[in-house]
Amino acid sequence: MTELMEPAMIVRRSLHDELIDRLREMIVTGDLEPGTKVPEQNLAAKFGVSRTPLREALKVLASEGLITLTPNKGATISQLTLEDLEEAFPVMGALEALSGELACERISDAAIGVIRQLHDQMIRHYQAKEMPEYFRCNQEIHNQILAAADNATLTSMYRSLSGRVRRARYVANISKKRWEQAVSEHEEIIAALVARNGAALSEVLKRHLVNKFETVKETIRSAGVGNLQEA
Amino acid sequence: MTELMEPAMIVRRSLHDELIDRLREMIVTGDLEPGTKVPEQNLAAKFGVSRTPLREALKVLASEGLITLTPNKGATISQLTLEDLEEAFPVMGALEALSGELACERISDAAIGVIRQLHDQMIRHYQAKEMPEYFRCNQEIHNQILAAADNATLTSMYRSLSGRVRRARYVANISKKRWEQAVSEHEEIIAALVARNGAALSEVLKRHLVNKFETVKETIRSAGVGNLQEA
DNA sequence: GACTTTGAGATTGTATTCATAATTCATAAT
DNA sequence: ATTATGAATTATGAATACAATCTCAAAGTC
Repeated sequence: MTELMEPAMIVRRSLHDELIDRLREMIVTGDLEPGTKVPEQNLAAKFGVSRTPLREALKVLASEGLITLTPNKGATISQLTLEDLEEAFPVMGALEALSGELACERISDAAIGVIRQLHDQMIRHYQAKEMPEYFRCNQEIHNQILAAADNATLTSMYRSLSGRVRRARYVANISKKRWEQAVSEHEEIIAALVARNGAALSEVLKRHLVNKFETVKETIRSAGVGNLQEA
Repeated sequence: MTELMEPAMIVRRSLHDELIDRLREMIVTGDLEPGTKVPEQNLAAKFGVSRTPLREALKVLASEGLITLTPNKGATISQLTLEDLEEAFPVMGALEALSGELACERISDAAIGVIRQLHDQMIRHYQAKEMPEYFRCNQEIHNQILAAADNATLTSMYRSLSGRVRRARYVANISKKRWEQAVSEHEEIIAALVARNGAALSEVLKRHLVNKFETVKETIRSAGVGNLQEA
């Protein structure tokens, strides 16, 4: 009897699910700018769907804080105020610290190896002054640590915050000095991870984030990033 | 010229908002038991609304993790597994620790006074062995600390987790010994708060939660609480 | 008798329609 | 000229209608 080739499962996501992801992506990447109104008909037409699934998606995004829903007046992309950032960062810090502790308890040698490779690669990008690639590695390292913590609740909460905050785009101009500091912090991160020293990793991750936040605030103050609205 | 009395703003909540709150309450309090299916028509009829706003509410609750939506198969009240609990508690711990630190930085003398009163009241309920009243005060103290931390992001994340976890009902039988321990921890909490010692408060809150969690797990193991499903 | 198959009924997913509130813009009044 | 008013338009909120999918039992097959 000939073996049937396993046909690729047809995955048909529901429209509202698809819409949630697409809209979230558009908001986080800045395709949809904060403050802009989101007329339902308009958007529904753009996506080629009816208003019903779109509205369902908007409700979810509103509960995530990415969209602001005003009764009878519709949806707008949430403004990210400086206060929002100042609120979000300590929470992110706490979560990241936790992820460090949990990761040290659970991470496998193989996973550490992967992170080390990413780290080395990141360092090379640093030396070559390749910012975007550097940031990609950077992001991926933090993702790997989060993954090693192996806690879905933690991951989803961190992701949610991270998504909200990422809308503040500050990456363009990072000072040379700050970059050095960040790299040095990353050396500490690797060291703590290899030593499986949860307390140390937790501490340095938190410090890393605080410094990052300082940079963001500085950038915002000087550049007056459009995405941000002074509170 | 006579001063016009400020007329109360007319607030008309949308149905989906109302439904979100009502359903969340029903789930958290256990009115809707985990695992039960939630046929849309049925539920919509019960609330006297159409399926449209109900579906919007279900999507939001699903994103909060209280409901599980399976494509084309509908909604069920999420099961809370032991693993879910084990995941949620460290995250709650981290958030609670943060709330302690922030609270110590910001709390006013007046707010400390309120908490102290609640604490004293709680102790009286403890001595009178009035469990429900004790728990109410207990809950309120933690709420007040959270409020003092004055961080909306933190509050909403904590509330979300707390809501999920609260579905594990374990309060019925708490051991005398554990109750003593909890009260003693609460004495420490008050002391740290009065001293505005963030590190100490943070530490004791975390420990408090760990112990609470141990009790929950113990209860579950012995009683096999219906709400919980062994993973 | 056990296992598919199939189709009616029920349920969910999406579109459309209707109702109601908000906005706009022209007009009138000060 | 500026503000206030109100009808027309537009957008949102909710209900209904239709389409796609699933469930489950009855019939059929081996």
